[in-house]
Amino acid sequence: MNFIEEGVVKARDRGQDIILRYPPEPNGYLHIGHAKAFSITNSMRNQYHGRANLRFDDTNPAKESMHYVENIKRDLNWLGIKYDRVVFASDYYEQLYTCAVHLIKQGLAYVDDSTMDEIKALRGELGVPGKPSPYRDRSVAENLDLFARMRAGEFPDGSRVLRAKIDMASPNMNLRDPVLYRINRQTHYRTGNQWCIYPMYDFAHSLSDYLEHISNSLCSLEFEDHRPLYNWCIANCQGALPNLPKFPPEQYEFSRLNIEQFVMSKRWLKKFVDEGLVDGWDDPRMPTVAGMRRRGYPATAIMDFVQSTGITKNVMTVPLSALEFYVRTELDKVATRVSVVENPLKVKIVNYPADKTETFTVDNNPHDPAAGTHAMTFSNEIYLDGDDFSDNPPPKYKRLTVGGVVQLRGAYKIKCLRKVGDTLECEITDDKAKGVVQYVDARTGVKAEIRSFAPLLKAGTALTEDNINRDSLYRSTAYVEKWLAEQNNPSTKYQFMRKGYYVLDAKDSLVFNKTISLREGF
RNA sequence: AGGGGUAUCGCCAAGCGGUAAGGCAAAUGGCUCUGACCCAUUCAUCGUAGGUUCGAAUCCUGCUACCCCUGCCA
Repeated sequence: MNFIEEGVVKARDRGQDIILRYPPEPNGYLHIGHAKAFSITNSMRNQYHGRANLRFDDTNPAKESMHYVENIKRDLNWLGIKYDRVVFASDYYEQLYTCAVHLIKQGLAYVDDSTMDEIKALRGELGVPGKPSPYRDRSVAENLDLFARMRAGEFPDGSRVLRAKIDMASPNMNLRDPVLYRINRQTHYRTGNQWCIYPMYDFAHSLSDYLEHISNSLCSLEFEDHRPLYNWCIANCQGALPNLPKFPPEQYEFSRLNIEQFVMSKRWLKKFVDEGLVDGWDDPRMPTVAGMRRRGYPATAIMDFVQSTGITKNVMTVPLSALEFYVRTELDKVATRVSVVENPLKVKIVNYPADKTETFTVDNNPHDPAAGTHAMTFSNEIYLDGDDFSDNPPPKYKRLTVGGVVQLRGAYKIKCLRKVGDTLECEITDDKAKGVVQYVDARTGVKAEIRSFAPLLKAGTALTEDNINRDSLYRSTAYVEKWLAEQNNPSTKYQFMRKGYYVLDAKDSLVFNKTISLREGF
């Protein structure tokens, strides 16, 4: 049992209902890091028969929109993350305002007329205590009046803020009179122009949890320093509103998921999108849930993966191979197999009649007979993939060499007699084959475009056109079975024989997105 | 007067005083009309220095390293 679960058990044993929450801000798409965080909450909800609210933390109208709300819901549903209610921080603006007034009346909050720079200057630095604002000791009456007028729109944006009166000398910067409300005339995607003051995260989040009777508030490590403020807001707003729960919510923090070569910062992902370096939030190179979906990663694979990573406070960076393991395992169960050659190498079968063709039947998925079969054409002219032949084979090479024998998948064994120019001359044989190789009939195979995806750059790398690998979303020509061309089901997963996994791009019926390779360099 | 966290195999991670689980990766071998899958085997004395104890990854002390915090973002 990990510390998160212990917290849930503790709440349960003290008689609380287990109520959790997923708190995305609708300012972008969900990425796999969110999937990990939310899966922890999801599994606690399921395991302890609790409830979970999907709460959009929408307190910064400049960045948020309904478009994001909808896509976050869609991704959550696709992943199978369950929630019982959909709520919005913006539903609580009135109650939050009441709580702020409650703090002012207790002398625990004040209106500050300082500029942003003045506030910053007085806040002090790490290891250096801050100094009180000249406005810190205003009377309750004056604060009440000023705050009401802030709400009424009497003051320009940024001219005043409401601050908590805590401790300007606290070693915890979050406690040096944090801003609770700012004036910001932005049209909110839900409340429109009804408000010109908006609550800050710490104030809104803690009290939203409290209002919703949240038992355990699970979040990531960077909020550890915020916990004292979280608790301060709740403790000082007891009695501010009716029907507040007996037990306050408790915040628990765990470490975030990092994956090698993945940028997991929403700010950067947004930058990629805004600057057109990627197609959009669902670009297959993006570590977003939508991008991975388009890339052909099954939802179950993503969930299995995030659950396989630990729930600890350790800084973690998981290798991409760990994610791929789950994708591969899942796709291996469900993927339809099909033959593809990416770099066609022409083969002539010298002892096969030029005017003859045959049709062979091949399983769509050897692990699943119910997946059916498909037909493959064979004639005296076929293509092999360039990687399946070597003039200079390394030790233990199992594919074709001059003089060697391989099994053509579903068809004959062939022996390579010689290489003439760019063409291999082979004959059908009964000799023992070294390995199995895929092929495509040269006359009926069809060309298709293949896209290869480059992983995103490593976190912390400077953003340039070069290192985002825009051009590595390259296209090459491949020959696939004609059968595949006849399929027009964008939702189907395909496994190209021994070349890796691919998924049909819904945008273009003959563009294939290479997702992962079964083996590096193969 | 800085504070808050974290340190167990290349990467995740169990372990909570009784003699280091498991997964990924890697390697070797077997099987195979996917070099896949599957099967078998191999792979750590626990950041460091001391201390307590019959016995410590687990307790104590001192070091060291790394992460987070100085938005009117969340």
